[in-house]
Amino acid sequence: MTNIFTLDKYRFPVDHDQHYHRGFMMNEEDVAIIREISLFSSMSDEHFDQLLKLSHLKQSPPQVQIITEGDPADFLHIVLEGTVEMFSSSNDRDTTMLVLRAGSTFILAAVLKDAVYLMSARTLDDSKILMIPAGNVRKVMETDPDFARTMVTELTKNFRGVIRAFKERKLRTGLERLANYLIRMNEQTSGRGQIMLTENKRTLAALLSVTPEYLSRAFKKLGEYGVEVSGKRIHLTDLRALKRLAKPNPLIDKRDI
Amino acid sequence: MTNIFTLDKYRFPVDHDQHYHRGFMMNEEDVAIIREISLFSSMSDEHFDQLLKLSHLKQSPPQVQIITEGDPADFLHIVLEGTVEMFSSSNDRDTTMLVLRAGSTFILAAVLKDAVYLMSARTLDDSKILMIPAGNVRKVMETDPDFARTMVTELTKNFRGVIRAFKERKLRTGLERLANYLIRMNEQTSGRGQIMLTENKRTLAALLSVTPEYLSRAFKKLGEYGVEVSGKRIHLTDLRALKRLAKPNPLIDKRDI
DNA sequence: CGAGCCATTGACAGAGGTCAAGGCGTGTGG
DNA sequence: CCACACGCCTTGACCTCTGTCAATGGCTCG
Repeated sequence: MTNIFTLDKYRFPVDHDQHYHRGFMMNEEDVAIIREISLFSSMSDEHFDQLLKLSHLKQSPPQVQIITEGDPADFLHIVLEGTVEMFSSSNDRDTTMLVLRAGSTFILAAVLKDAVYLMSARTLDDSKILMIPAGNVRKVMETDPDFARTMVTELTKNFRGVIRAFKERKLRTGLERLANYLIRMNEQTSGRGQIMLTENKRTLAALLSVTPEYLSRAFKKLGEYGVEVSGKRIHLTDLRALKRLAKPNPLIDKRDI
Repeated sequence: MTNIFTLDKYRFPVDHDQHYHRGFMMNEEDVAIIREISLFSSMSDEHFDQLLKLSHLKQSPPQVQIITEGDPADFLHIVLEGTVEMFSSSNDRDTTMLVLRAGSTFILAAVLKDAVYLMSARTLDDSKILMIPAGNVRKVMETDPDFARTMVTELTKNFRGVIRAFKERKLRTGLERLANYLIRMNEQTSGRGQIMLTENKRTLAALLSVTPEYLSRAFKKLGEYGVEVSGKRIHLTDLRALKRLAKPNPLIDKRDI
């Protein structure tokens, strides 16, 4: 199938702060990849076209701030690669709200409401982010009920994700959050107790919403529950004991119900 | 204007647990009031009719549990009168997530996703709650784009409400949350520092997500910032000092941006 | 080999919960 | 009209979770 998209439609007009990120025109390969994302895969070429007009890709190294709370929501953001931390500040405190991976959209609610961002975002890894002008999203939603449904589904998913994060923060201690994280990792890799951490411990600490120091102590404490740590390699030698501590709960841990 | 609705359409078929609440048929007056809620005021009679079919009103005294997390989302709930606390439990802890007043919908996300509730709800005051079968909501959304938009707006609003609550919990201490609450109350009543608490302190504690004991101590501590308490009557004698402590932040405190 | 980042460890402090006891007000029954 | 009970709020003592600050150890990379 030939690619029907001419590249100049997807050029970003201005790259506001070149010091901190690089805005890219998309090449054919990028566009093809984006076309396949489930959010867009079922829409017509015409609407896809309309949506991506003046969209752009942002490629950022770690620790680059992408959006700032309080700014108007110009773009819908979609993480294509890497890791993005949603955080929030007030009264010179700073707290991680969520950590997002490839496939996640963020600040959809602000885009739909045409309001300001309530959270800031920064990269934690090298990341590639697709930015779609907020107006395009709203316009295509008006004319394409199917896309509107997709967006609502996405918003709903994000909503429930936030609820889950909120619950986990309020109902579990940092130690328990770590224990549950390890249990989830173990199930995903279906390994029999052998885990390789996919992120460095700083990122993991943010993900669990604790300080690196606290995380370090938590790992040590989990030694009492059969968790052996050496660098990024973790060995769970007593899953039963760990679960007794963690008390996993599908209403918090299962991401898709 | 004559009321076009015949009452028997709005009868609830089964009242599952009569011990804890009373399910009511709606009378003409109820229906008329509901018709005026902004969520429904602009829709056609036909769709309104379709929506409310088999809906019912639930009238509950304080401390009655209305929904339980993990149950399938059968009904969209709308608070018509009173106060509802959304809470969540795990591992025999129990935490307040949100407190809702008249006009709020809840568990819209679960209804749209046709999934289970992620939070439980209980009344804090005598409350009147409208329950609309989840299927009706989804059906009318399919055929009435305007209503669909209204629901999306509502979901968006709720989403941002949760983000705000989450932020407030993570970025402010209990003392600061109380201080900001008093400042907000003062602005709403536009009184010059004279506030009358609208809820008892137990409810207020839940709303601020602290224990009653903590709240009591927090009030005492606010004495240092010019807050004088006698029962439900509060006097703010040094708003400047209170604000210096509270550091109000529109991205947390303003409910409608 | 040194610079620097990351992780660990120790000492400490503060926020906020728990438990138990006591005070205050209000409504009901004698 | 008084007394008592019950619910709510307050107060004190205490403890745990978690953050902060500072020092150190280890690893990587130029």
